[in-house]
Amino acid sequence: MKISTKGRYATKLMLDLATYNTGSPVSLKDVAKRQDISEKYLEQIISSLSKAGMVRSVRGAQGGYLLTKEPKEYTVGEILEVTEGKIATVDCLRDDGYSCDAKNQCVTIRIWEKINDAVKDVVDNITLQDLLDWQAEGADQYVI
Amino acid sequence: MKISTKGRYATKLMLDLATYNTGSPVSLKDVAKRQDISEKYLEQIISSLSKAGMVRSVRGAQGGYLLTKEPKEYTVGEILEVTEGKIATVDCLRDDGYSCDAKNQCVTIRIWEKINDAVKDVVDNITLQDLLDWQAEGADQYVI
DNA sequence: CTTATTCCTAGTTGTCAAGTAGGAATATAG
DNA sequence: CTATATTCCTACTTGACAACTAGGAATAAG
Repeated sequence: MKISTKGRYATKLMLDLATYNTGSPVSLKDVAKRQDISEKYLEQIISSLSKAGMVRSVRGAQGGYLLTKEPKEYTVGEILEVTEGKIATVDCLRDDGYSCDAKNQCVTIRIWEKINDAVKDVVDNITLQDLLDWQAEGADQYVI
Repeated sequence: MKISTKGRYATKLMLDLATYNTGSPVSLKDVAKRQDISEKYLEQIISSLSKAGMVRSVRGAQGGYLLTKEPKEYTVGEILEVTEGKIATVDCLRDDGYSCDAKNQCVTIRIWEKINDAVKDVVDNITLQDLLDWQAEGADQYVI
């Protein structure tokens, strides 16, 4: 089980916007350079975030993107959900139509439910502000 | 993020072996029928489990597979690790050589670490015996 | 000897992640 | 008003990998 680059890049992207959250728009070019991610790919990723209303765009020269809320109001869970879709470890947990016909006889599903809950509990309780704080604390203590 | 069929089938397979753990070998044919999984695919899956010493095989007619330990001694975590490989949500967490060069400046990695820990905490604390117990309790209470 | 099984290796097929590519629309600066 | 910087949109590409399928060799039971 993996979290794709899309979700991870989206998180880095949002953190970058939060870090450079001065009031004037931040261009993807800059984000791309700082985070070392293809600008074209970032365009696609931010498109989802923009459609979800999580960022606001300013077109044209000197344009870019801005957060629409305070960093503390974004959870990592939201960001991942918008970019990766529902975080379900297995299909039978999806609530979008598909469902396993043996759901009621299947004991193993309880494992996947527990995993899901545990993951959700983590990502729904980390905000962009937390990431900013961690950054401020200095990453030095996490060097290996 | 997903858990592949391999890991899920392996879990079902092991649970089936635990359920029919009478002392005489259980054939994949029977497991395949009961769990509605391709027998050929099960062969591949159990091969990993067998190489890891988690099951013992008996060849020839009336052959099959047997657990080598008590159900309570198998964790779901082990089963998944053997069949899916290390459960790392992102590559930079793998401890097998590959590592992200920006590990020390990367704040987001702490998110993936926390997710990983949470998942591990779940799967390492569910044993086959737990699954047997859940089965015994009756799945009825989980019907939707 | 026949049949039931595990064991082993090699395909196959489709899907999806992870981008790349190209250009249209829009705004700013000079 | 023109050149430039940016977002916006859609389509394409490429490689990897999940999820099997296929075929047959080895082994044991009856």
